[in-house]
Order: sequence, then C-alpha cells, then structure tokens
Amino acid sequence: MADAPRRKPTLDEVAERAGVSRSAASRVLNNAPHVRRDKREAVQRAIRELDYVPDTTARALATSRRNAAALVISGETPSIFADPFFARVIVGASAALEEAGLHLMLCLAASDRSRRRLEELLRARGVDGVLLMAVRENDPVLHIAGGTELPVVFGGRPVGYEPPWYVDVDNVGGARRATEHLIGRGRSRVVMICGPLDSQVSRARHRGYREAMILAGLEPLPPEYGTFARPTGAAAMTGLLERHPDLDGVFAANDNMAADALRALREAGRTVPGDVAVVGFDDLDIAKITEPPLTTVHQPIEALGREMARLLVRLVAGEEPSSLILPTELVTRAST
Amino acid sequence: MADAPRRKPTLDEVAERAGVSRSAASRVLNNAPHVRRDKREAVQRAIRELDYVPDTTARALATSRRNAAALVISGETPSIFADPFFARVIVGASAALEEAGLHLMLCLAASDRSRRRLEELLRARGVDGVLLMAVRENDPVLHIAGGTELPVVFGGRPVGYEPPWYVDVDNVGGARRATEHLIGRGRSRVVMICGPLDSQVSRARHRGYREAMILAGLEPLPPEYGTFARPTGAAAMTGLLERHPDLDGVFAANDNMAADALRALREAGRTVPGDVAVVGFDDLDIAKITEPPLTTVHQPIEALGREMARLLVRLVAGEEPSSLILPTELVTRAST
DNA sequence: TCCGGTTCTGGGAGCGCTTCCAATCACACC
DNA sequence: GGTGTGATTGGAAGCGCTCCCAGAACCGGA
Repeated sequence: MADAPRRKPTLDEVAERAGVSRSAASRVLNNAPHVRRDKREAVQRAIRELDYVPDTTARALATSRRNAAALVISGETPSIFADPFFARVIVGASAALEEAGLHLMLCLAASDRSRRRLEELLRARGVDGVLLMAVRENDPVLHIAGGTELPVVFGGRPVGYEPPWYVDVDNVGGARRATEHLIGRGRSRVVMICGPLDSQVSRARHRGYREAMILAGLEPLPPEYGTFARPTGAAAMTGLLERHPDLDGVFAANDNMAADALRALREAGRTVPGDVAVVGFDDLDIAKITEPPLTTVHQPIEALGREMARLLVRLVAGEEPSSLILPTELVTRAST
Repeated sequence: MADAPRRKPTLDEVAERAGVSRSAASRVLNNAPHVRRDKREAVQRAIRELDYVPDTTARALATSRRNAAALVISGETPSIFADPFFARVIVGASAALEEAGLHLMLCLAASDRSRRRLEELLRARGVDGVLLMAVRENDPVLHIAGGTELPVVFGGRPVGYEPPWYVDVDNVGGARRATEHLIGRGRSRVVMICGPLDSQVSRARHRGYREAMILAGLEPLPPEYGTFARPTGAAAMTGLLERHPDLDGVFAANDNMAADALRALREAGRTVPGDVAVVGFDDLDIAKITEPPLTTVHQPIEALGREMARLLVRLVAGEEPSSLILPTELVTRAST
C-alpha cells in the first residue's frame, strides 16, 4: 500500500511508472489488444502500486459515454413515489444497469423546476439514456422525452401516446383472469373499482374486466373510480354498495384500493368471501396482511425494472431491441 | 427556433456567432464579471439562437465538480429498500439537492458487487459527496465511507461508529414519550417489541422505553425482537403474550411490527385498546389503516432526507456545518 | 540477407469547458 | 498630452482520458 497520495494519480503517472506511453497504458486499462505481455503486466503493476482508478469524467468526455441512465418518475412525488411499486422497479432497474456498468440517476419529475432540470440533464448529455415511469396523459414530461435524441424506454404506456420503446405488464390479461376467477367462483354481480381515467393501467385493467364479463355473458357494470391511493378505495366501495346492494364480487384495480374495499365491506356488515369475493391487482405486501388475505394479480415488478434497463442498455449499444409485455399471474388467497 | 442541428453546438460556436472569444462566452455562461454589457447580450442571444446547453461532463472535468451526490442505501435491497421510509427520505433529499443544483445518483449497496461499484464511483470522483443510509454494525460500506476523501453524511448513526457528520431522528425521546403515553393511559405492564440489536435505531428506541419505565418507577421488561419487517411483529407479540399474559401495553419499535402485533393480539382474543394499548413508531401510512388506527411516533422523514442533503451541500461548499438531530412527535390514535 | 505482413508503440490531436495571465482599453485627473 | 487605475479581452494552458496514425519492431519465408 502506497502512503496516502495527496492527489489522485493520473494515467500519465501510471504510464511513466510502468515505463510506457500513456497510449499503451490506456490500452491496458481498456484491455485492448496491441500491448506486449511484459508491458501489460508492468502497467497493471503500476496501477496496483499507485492504487489508480481512472477518472469517470475524463473518460466520459473522451468517449462521450456517460455510463449513467436517468430513471425518471413523473407525477406528484409524495403520493406517487411512496408507492412501494417504484422501489421494486428501481431495485430491478438498478440491478440490470449495474450489470451493464451504468449508474442510476434518479429524477423525480414532479415540479416544473425538476422537469426543467431533467431537460437540461438530457440536453447537456448528463446521461446515456432514460427510463421513464408513471407518465400520464398529456404529461409535460412527454415533451421532454420527445425533445431528446437520447434513447427513452417507457415503463407502461401513457394514455394517448404510443412510446417507441416500452416495457409493460399484461394488465388486460391479468384483469381478465381476475374477473374470470370471480365468475368461476360463482359470482355474477361483479363490480369494479377502477383507477383514474387518465391512466393507461386503469384503462387496461378495466378493459380486461369488461372482456371477461362479456365473454361470460354477463353485463359489465359501470365502475366506481378511485385514485389508486389508500383512502379512495373505501369511498368507491361504499358507492358501489349503494348502487348495487346485491353485488357479490369486486375487482379492484390495485391492492391498496382492494384493501380499502375489504375494510368498507366489513364496516358495511358484509363478509368476505362469504357475501362478497374480492380480487386486487399488484400483489404487494399488503395483499398478504389484509383481513382476509387478498386474492390478487401478481405482476413482475422487479422484472419490469430489469427489462426496462436491459432494453435501454441495448438501445444505448446501438441495437434495435423491441418492446416487451410481461405476463401477470393470478394468486389465490382467502378473499375469494 | 433554429432547424434541428445535427450536432450539439459548443461554446466555441456560441462565441464565434457572438463575435467574442470563448473566454468571454464562458464568463457570460457563469455570469462572471468583466464582460461589457453589449457583448454579454450578444452572447446571450447566440446561446438562445443556437439553443446551446453547456456540456455537463466537460464542465465537470474542467472544474472538478460533478454536481451530483450519491445516495447510498445499504442493507439487503428487496426487504430494506421496499420500506416506504426510504422513498420519503429520497423525496426530501432530492428536493434539497435540486435546490443546490446537484443530481442524485442512487446506489443500492446490497451485494459485494454493488459495493465495489460504489467504491469505484467514489474513487473515480463520479460524485461530489455521499448520503449514506441504513448502515449497520460492521457494515462493509463503512469501510468504503472511511476510505474516501469525499464528504459523507450519514442518515442515522450505525452501532459502533460515530459518523463525522450525520442527521438523525430523536429516537430516544420519541420512544420515551411513547412509553410515557402508555403509562399515562394507566398501563403498567408495558412490554416492547424491539428491532434487531445491530441497529442503532432499535437500541435508541429501546433505551427510550427503558428510561420512561424507570422514570415512572416501573420495571422495564426484556423485549422480544423482530426484524422491523412485516411478518416478524406477530411472532414477537405471541412470545410476549406467553411470557407476560397480563401485559396491558405494547410499544413496538416500528409501525410494521405494531400492525403485526395488532393482528396477533386480535387473534389471541385481546381487544385494543381495551385489554392492551399499542403504540408504534414511524407514522407510516399503514398506521392510519390498521384496525384500530395506530398511535405512533411521527418522525420527519422527508426532513431527514432534506437536512442530510443540505448538510452535504454545505460540506461540498467547504463550510463546516454540524450534525443534526430532528425532533419526533407522538400522534395519538385509537390504539391507546 | 531481404521482404511483406503483422503486431507494437508513442506522439499528438482532440473531447468541451474553465481559468490564469498578459495585454489592451476606457476614462478621469493632473 | 501624459499617466494611473481598474475594467475588459482573448490566447493558451490545462482537466484526464481516448484513439487515430505513422513509424518501429518483429517474424517467418524466400
């Protein structure tokens, strides 16, 4: 171990110490060919002795690759981002980016100011590409995404915009299976608690519900709407109970609202699954601890992040990968 | 609007268009003095016309400031990071960093590989400083933090290590008030569900519990331990019920375990708060939706992130700020 | 020994910006 | 008209690395 160097060693010093040119040292660093074995080893020794680490920034400037991707989460931060969903997407994306040697810049694009900063980050070439989550209809972030020449991978598809590259989850199929499952349990007056209308996820899950109902020869009932957030499922459930006192099945567009619905049902004196069977969507941790535990549609959240990142990595590498829709799976628990 | 330029304009082009030297243009960019008014305006016009944005990387290389901070979350990612706690810290940190013009690199330092990457990021001067969260006793990440010359701000204080700079939450005080509250509600056989022993947070909360008990002339009972994670609170509660069938108050070291405890109590046929009063810690969303809603200790989570970031910003600026302990506050709900 | 073809090698020109510095200017005052 | 002060100005030297390229070194075969 060398004694603490005051200044970081540079590649020049490595080269000098190894008795080679900087070019040769650089070649060794990037293990490129055309370096004789003994020189290569000399350089490697020098690197070790000087405890040398190449400067990211200088490298980035010379190669014009930043080795970083921005993960942008649009929408109001406190409410949106606190959803553990994003944590898990980040875990997946982070792992996949790491494999490819990219760092992750997290950008919460909620305010105008943060969006402006994001735009600058992209225009200033601070990252090699963008992962974009939670984009809504007419989201101002779309303008930024459209304005950059950097590759952008969407997580999900916003309403009113077909992204060039995206990874999505099979919401329609999942919702269809959820509803079919309710019907299979003998329920015929199945209602839905839907998410906000400007969300593609909501719409897709609603579509799945309708498809299943129609396919079974039942009439899809108009849904009640929540915001996906915690307290809104209860109001929706109450509304549904008023409109359809005889309902016997509920498909909620996510677990949070389903958990609320369970509570509202209990408060209304209905038993679950005796009187009413309930299915959620997401398979978050909460689904396991509701009373009763929630039948729900599992979606591969980490995989979503992972595949987004992989797609981006391939785009950055100049390949032409194609978008992806990941499968969902029904998980049966005590609520049905 | 100029027609889409194939290549990003550089400062040289701006200077040329404005009819000044690159130095002058640079001065305008950084609004430094010593540029005559008309030239300054000419440069600004050129910037606008060319739609110029300075390249972050080149700037970083020249100034050796990266305008980025790493937010490192240690510990096993799936379980740890999914805790909404971190999401909120990130929101706070992100906002404060944004104010200071810094970007946020998120590093999940769970595996050896990710830690190695982190170490390289720091040594390669990929960031200006580090925010470090969820560090445990003998955490390998401590070695990395110690080995860098970059400023590091800790969130909380790990067991066995007093960080040079940290922002922490008043866990001892909060736990004391929680326990005093239980005692004030007439409970005298108050037990505690503790977190893992290698966590400073656990220890501090346990200490607060002990202090309050002793101060009230009661005997602190040996706690049962959980991991802070969801399913472990129930087992702990069951254990406590076996050891102290006559218990009438429970202080759980976090809301997750408190929620579990509520469930376990209900299953054991105890009423809350009739038979047993329960207090949690954190004031997460879950505290509002448990049955009954949970009295808990509110901690300013966003503020934690924000103050960590502010501390770091000042360190990066070469100031000598001092560490901080943020106050906590008891929130009374139906469980007591 | 000479030759064509490889494989090495290091010089040098960038990447796009900041910043030091010497030189120039502007202006007021004597 | 000369001089001094302080505000401008642009040239040039970096920041630390990559990569092109011309030339050197090496190799086996003729």
